[in-house]
Amino acid sequence: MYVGYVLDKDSPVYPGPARPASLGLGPQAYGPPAPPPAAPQYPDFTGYSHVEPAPAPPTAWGTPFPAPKDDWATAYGPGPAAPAANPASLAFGPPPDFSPVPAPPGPGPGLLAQPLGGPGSPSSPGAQRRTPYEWMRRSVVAGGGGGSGKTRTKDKYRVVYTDHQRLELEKEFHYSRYITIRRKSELATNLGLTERQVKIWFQNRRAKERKVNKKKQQQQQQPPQPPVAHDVTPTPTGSALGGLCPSNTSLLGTSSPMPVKEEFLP
DNA sequence: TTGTGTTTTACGACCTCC
DNA sequence: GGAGGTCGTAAAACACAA
Repeated sequence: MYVGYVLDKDSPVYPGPARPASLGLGPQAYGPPAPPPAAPQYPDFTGYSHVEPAPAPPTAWGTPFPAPKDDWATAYGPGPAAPAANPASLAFGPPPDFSPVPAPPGPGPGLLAQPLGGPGSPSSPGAQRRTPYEWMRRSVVAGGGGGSGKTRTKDKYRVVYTDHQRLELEKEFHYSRYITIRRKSELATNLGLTERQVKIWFQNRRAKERKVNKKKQQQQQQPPQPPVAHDVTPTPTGSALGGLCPSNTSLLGTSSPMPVKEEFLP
């Protein structure tokens, strides 16, 4: 546990695939260079469409990031520099291997309407939504907000991250469930978030994954065998690694180079 | 339009490690 | 003691049915 310490030493918890260069952050930060994967690096992200406001400039994500929260500004300094300030060095934007299709002009069978298992096969059992990637369809925030991303009231209760911010975070999460301090800093800078936000996003993301896996596990246990002790998965409180990533035992034992989130599996 | 359920940010409490 | 982990929860944002 406390992988952060381990990860910080550049020893990924999830050995195997090297970080895809497509993350757009350059290989220099990831230790040993990685051979380019032959397969799509994010097969389960094929449905993602980076929907941007049509006239968005190619820099950043079309809109400025929300200003750092006030409390963050006080607690964490002035906040990250605006990504647009140095777009070249940030090199963010749809990664080369990530080929978004232009957003359809109107509602209709969007790109995301193509679930992983093919049309009409939701990847998540409980998913009522039209697409498992429903969040990708959301407009970045009304009000043209174009982008402040800040939604709301009470002075700022929470912001809605942009699609691209989410995408990059998801990609990073795909690479590793636990982000290193260095990567957190890079990601925060590149995405215009605070490190705290990145950290919390990962925490929430892991929680989400645990929740999904728990649900799946319950569903699997239901039909055939009632309470037979078939503990295929390590108990969350069991071994350290099991506790760390109870849902990704495959990561530890599979030959698959790229951990694929189970929730996205067909 | 409204009610309801789900997802997404964000935080606090508590724990462990260095 | 600080940082970061999980767990639980609050509340906004959102989707969808009635």
